Amino acid sequence: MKSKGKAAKRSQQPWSEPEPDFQLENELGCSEHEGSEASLRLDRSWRGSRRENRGTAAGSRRRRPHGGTKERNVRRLESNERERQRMHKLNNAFQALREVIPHVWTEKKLSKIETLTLAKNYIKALTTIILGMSGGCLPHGESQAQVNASKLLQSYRQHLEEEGEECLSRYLSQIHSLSQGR
DNA sequence: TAGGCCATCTGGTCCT
DNA sequence: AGGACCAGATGGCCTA
Repeated sequence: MKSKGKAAKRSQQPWSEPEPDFQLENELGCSEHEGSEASLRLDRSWRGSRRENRGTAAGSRRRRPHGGTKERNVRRLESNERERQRMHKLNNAFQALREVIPHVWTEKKLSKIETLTLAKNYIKALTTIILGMSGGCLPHGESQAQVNASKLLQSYRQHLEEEGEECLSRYLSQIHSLSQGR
C-alpha cells in the first residue's frame, strides 16, 4: 500500500498531547488557526448543509464525553484503521467491477468515476438487450453469441450517442470485434 | 503550474 | 456503546 505523507503527519499531530485550552477552543468552534485557509473553509461550510438538515442540534458541535487523552487517542487510531479497511474493501469492489465491464485495456487503469459510468452504460445496454429478447425471436443462421454481440454493439452505440461521451467510443471497437466473432 | 485523482484523517450521524 | 457510514479537508502524485 502506498503510504501517503499526509497520513503519516496527521496520525501524529492532532493527538500529541493537545493542550487543554486548545482542545476546548476547538470544541467551541474558534480555532487557533483563525484566518487560515482551513479555518475559513470550515467556517463557511462546517458540514452545515448536510448536518443541519438532519434535525439535530442545527450545526452546533456537540461536545462528546470523552475519557483521557490517551484513551481518546487509541479510539481514534482504531477508528482510522477501520476506516482504512473499509476504503480498501471499497477499492477492491471497484477493482472487481473494472474487471467485469468491457473496455479497452490500457496501461492506465480506469478511474473510479470512469468505472461507474461504464458500468452504468453496460447495465443499460444489457437491460436493453434483455428487454428486446423477451419480445423477439432469433433470426435463422446466426449463433446466439453473434446475435447477442450485435445487439450489444447496437445498444452500446445508442447509449454512447445519448451520453455524448467521447471517451467511451473506443469501446465500440472492442464490442465490434466481439460481434465479428473474434 | 494547474487540475484531476487518490488515500487518509476526522468528526458527526446512523444503525445494530 | 461501538462500529459503519458519510462527506469535508488536506496533501501527495501524476500528467497535460
